[in-house]
Amino acid sequence: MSVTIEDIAKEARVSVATVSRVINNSKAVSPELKKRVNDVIEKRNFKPNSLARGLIMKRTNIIGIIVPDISNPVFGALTRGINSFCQQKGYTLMVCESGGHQEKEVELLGVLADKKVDGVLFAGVDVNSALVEEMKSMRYPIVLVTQEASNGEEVIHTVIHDNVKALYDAVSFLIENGHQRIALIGGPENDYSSGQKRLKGYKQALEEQKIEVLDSYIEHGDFSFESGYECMRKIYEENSVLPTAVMVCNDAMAIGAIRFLKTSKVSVPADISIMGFDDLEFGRYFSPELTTVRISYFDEGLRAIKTLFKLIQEQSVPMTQFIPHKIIRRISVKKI
Amino acid sequence: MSVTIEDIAKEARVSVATVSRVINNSKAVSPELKKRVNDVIEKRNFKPNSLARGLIMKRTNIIGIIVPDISNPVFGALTRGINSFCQQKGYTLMVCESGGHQEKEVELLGVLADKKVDGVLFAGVDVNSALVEEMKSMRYPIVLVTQEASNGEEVIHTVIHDNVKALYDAVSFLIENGHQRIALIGGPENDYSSGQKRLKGYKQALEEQKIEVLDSYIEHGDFSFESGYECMRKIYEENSVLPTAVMVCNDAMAIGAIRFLKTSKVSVPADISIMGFDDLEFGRYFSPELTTVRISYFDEGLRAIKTLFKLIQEQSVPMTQFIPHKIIRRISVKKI
DNA sequence: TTGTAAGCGTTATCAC
DNA sequence: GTGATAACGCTTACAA
Repeated sequence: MSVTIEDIAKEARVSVATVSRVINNSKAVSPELKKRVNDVIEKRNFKPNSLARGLIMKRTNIIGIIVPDISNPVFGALTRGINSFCQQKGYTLMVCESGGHQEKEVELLGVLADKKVDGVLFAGVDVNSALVEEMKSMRYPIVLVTQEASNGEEVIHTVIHDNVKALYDAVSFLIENGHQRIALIGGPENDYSSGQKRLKGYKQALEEQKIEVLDSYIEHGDFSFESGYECMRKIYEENSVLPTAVMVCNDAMAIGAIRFLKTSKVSVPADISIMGFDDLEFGRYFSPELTTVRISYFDEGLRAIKTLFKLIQEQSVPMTQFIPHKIIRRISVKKI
Repeated sequence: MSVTIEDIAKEARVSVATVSRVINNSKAVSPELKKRVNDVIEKRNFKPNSLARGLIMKRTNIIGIIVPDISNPVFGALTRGINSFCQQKGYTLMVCESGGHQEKEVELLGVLADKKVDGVLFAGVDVNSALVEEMKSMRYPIVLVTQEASNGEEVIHTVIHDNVKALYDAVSFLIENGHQRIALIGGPENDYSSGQKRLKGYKQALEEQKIEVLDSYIEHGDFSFESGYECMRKIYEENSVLPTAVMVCNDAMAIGAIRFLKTSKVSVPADISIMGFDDLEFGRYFSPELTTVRISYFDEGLRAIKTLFKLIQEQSVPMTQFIPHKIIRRISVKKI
């Protein structure tokens, strides 16, 4: 078996309480004993059992995170941001994947409760009332990241980029560049923050400029390359008057859309401009280089975990925090 | 506080032992009591404390994984494969990032020991003797995935794709397509499996066909887009006779290399063919569509976690297992 | 300052 | 079949 605090106590000829005090610096211990204990600890390479410790302290130094899919670069970057802070603070990260299914999300919330995590970061698709209730019933703090609750109530702390504003800015940018016929390839309709909110920003920008919003210019994909291709095809085939620009709600779909246009001998950006969202690394190496909206998911994760730590320490934090976005001008959008 | 086994016992008017038996199905309990206990458990929504359980059972149902960078799609896919199996088996995954630094890797091995994980999956860069020793000293089973130990000893179980053979096959494919002047953009020289082994496969294929291996045709990148660009630039500038094909050791660098060639008005594949490695999704949407070597990292992760489970259950498994690779023919390689 | 002993919430070993 | 009770390895009153 592993070496225990008792072994250390015996070998250092002190009580287990003293060893514990030395480990935790919890109470004064005479320098002499302290050294004796530390020497033995070093020598035997003793590490306190974190289960026993967690059992009594009700703190495990484990943070849970729930994401739809860890192989998605967006959630990868998010997780990396989170992990960077956790490691520095001596915490470890338990990663759970929900596939974006609400049932699974609820289940995972329970799994993490079982594991006695100190807090949870939650990235989902649609945080509706049922899910919010579920979250409120958990006895660990939760921070929503990447999306807000869809019931309009601000009861769970949230770190997010402003999707409405981001799309508004992006579409306004297209308008400033002379575009009037602007189509949208958006996210799933049931995706509150990345679907509905972005759609809202798109409409806002158009309406503000008195540009008509055309249903035939709006398609909903699922953020995959394939769906970008498919949505672009529909817009292309179902409109006799083509848009001069397409706002695509993530880079992967933007690449898919461009792929379709290339196949159809439509030149980007000469004939149609394409704007993406996220600013994944490959967009810079794509041809044409992708104009996009940069979201730093690393920073978003970082802010979220910092917020969670404050919550764990029972400090007060604003209910909602926004991460800035930035228009990245490259080649795929042309001024007309 | 949370409801405990004792609360359940009281409410069901039985002993804690009986409740425990019901929970674990460990010993026969009369149907009558069983029902009474289960009803109370249901009603109070009781979940046994996994820390207390872990403390006594010496099993936590937690698996650790150490990867260089979780935002790298390769490790993302790997992790997803692992997680898919873990979830199904009621295990959770603790994800640690090493940045590929050996010191950090050793530290994380210790962190996971602290957390009493039941086993660890390790994806690193150079698993040398020191690291192997460290691993052997851990009291949980470890499976190397994505790379083998670099000291030649097969003492840690390993799940990997055959890098030598994969490169051999890829370069042979180029040769079959008429290429003789084949350059290589490889991985870091200190990366045993993905660097040295792939280089070896490249050389083997050339030598077998009596094609001279030219130093000026070999560059080492770090698997990033940028380094692919940079390596391609060097090859382009430092050779008066250009290669007709470049074997690039991952897709990201391949895209970077193509980017450089485009910038230099060299057409791919008309002037130079480019072959990638990994088969990340975007390669299919890139233009020209990327010819590459497909590795299913999802499957690799899956096989690795299955192996680890066998080890945990003390079943015997082969020391090294190979995951198949496959040449994916697309546009970026031309027959000449 | 130090030690003794009572938990923390389980499982497992005994008796009955 | 069922129930006390002793672990598991630690922290923390409470005493000394």
